[in-house]
Amino acid sequence: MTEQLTRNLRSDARDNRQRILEAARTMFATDGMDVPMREIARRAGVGPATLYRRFPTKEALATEAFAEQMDACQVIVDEGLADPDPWHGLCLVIEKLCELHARDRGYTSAFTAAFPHAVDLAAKREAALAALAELARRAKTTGHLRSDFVLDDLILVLMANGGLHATSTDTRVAASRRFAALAIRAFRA
Amino acid sequence: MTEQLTRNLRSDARDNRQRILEAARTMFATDGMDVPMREIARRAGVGPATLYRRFPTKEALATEAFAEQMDACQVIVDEGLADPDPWHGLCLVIEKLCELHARDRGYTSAFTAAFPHAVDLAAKREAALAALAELARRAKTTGHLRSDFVLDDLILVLMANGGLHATSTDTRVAASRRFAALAIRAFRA
DNA sequence: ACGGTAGTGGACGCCGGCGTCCGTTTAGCT
DNA sequence: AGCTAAACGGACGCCGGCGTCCACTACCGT
Repeated sequence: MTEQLTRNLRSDARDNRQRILEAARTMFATDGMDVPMREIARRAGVGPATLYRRFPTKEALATEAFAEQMDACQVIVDEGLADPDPWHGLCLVIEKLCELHARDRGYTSAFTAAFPHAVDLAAKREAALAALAELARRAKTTGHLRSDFVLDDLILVLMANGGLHATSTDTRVAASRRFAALAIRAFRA
Repeated sequence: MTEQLTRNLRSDARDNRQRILEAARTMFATDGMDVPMREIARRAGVGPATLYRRFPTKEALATEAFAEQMDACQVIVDEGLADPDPWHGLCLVIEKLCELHARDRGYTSAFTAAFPHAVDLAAKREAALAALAELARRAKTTGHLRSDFVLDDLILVLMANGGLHATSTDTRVAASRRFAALAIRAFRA
């Protein structure tokens, strides 16, 4: 569906649209979700009107901009699910998800609660969570994961991970790494 | 010093000042640090000018407003330090600090990083951290706390706890409670 | 090459927060 | 009660983000 809309655009328009998304991704990642729309437009080299025509609201822009992040998210969970050792897979998932969130400030808030009505995100989120639940179930059977573990605990950890502030991205991912290790310890049987 | 300034004010001025602080505390707690100054003034029943005269910057207001929260923080740590069982004391401290932060949105961000230059806060913060370090040292000797525990780990947890979002305060403290339990598990030897 | 149309972006008006000024009010002293 | 200086708050101008309109530009089909 998005494909069709994209194709029906004129070449320059499609180009601009791509530039806007690219700009939005980088700016959201580094400066969080509260960057002005005009700033994104400026970096993309287009006028505000163009930006607003393509993405009437910031939520629409964010939904598209984070689509690939959501996919990355799903890929991470799938990789964990493919791991022969479920507990090891789960640990990897936790570490990678934490790092992903630490690297992208905007994605964190978008994923957490910022845009509760972004249906695309919600759907993919549910899919990822379902896969996570399955992974946790398997990890429990090996005895490495605490039997009283609940999926909500992991969500809690991810949300908390989003609260890690730091001056630079590197500092933040470092903190996030330590935090993931802590969480894993808390989950181990 | 603050005392003298307070005393030298005219009675109505002192009264208004108190009302402003009271309003700021409640609004910061429920709505976070990004409430407009005018809104605080309105709730306090004073004009914007009065607010700005007493507290030229939002940081100044916050510093004063959270003074008692900082004290509460110190009291909590001291209570933990007074506990005959250091590990039990540490657990209580973690739980109480998490809950305190969950109940007061503004205090969380103020404590964490929002106002790095609030010297009063910084000083008290250092004092509280020193006491925490001592408590952790004792808890290690009893063997209940992991030997590789670092104070930074606890700071990390507190910062992460600040990232817990929720629609209502009650939901947030509930989440915070679960999170504290998780952290304690991660810290236990 | 050229006409029509999709596409563009500069410019505009609106809104809300900010910080300050000044005419008015009121506490507190005699 | 009267006076004075401290204190107040409504009103003002400024700024920055928002969303939209319209005259201009450039793509694409013939």
